[in-house]
Amino acid sequence: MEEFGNENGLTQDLDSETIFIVSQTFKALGDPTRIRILNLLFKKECSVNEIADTLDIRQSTVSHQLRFLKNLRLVKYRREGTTLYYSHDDAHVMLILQQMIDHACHS
Amino acid sequence: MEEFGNENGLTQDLDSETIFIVSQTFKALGDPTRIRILNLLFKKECSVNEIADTLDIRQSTVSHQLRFLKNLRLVKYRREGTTLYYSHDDAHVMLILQQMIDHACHS
DNA sequence: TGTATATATGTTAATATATTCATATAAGGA
DNA sequence: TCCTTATATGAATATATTAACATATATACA
Repeated sequence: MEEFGNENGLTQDLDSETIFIVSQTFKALGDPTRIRILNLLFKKECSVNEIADTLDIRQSTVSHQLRFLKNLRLVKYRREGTTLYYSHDDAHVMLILQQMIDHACHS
Repeated sequence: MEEFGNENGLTQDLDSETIFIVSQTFKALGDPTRIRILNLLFKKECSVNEIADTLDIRQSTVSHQLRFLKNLRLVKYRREGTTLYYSHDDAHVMLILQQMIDHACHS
């Protein structure tokens, strides 16, 4: 045991609330569109239309997905006039995303 | 930049194949049943029926989900008579799972 | 107040997913 | 070979998800 260390992690039984949060968060990362959005927001803060234009996704789709990510506190925004600038809001999850990307690139 | 380092990770544009692999892998982790199975397999190698009994999930459901995880090379098995013993097969993904569990426990 | 722009929301349709039941396969032993 | 046990598979159903369209809301400004 302890192959990966233990900080109340896999070596312990999981309560249903933890399982729910973990699966919800992974589900958020389990969609190509959301990965592209988060990858963009990793590089820089963006308005909704910037995201839509850059990634060639419809504005309403971007807005729906941003709401999804916002509910999980993975992104946040600030307002400037009528424009909302979104940025990532969970460094740990972004680190996990990067690890998985590295993992995919190396295998 | 470089807040999280860079090993061809988030600071670079992603090709569609990488996005696909990453999203597929996260999708595998984005389901409560699969998280419970992987969490169990982290602790020890298990037969299909052991998994089903321990987690109170039907045998066919476990088998379907194991096939899913097997296709992504997240689990493997060895045969002993009629019994198949499954175990995890991707230490890096297991590490990522544990990180997310820790993250959920601490927030 | 009216108009333009940026974003959010409601609804719908297509597709994907998860689980269940029933059954098939595969291995071992009598 | 027949029977038992362990696992896999196919089909069906219920549910979830995604993206699109149309429209609503909100802010700024003339």
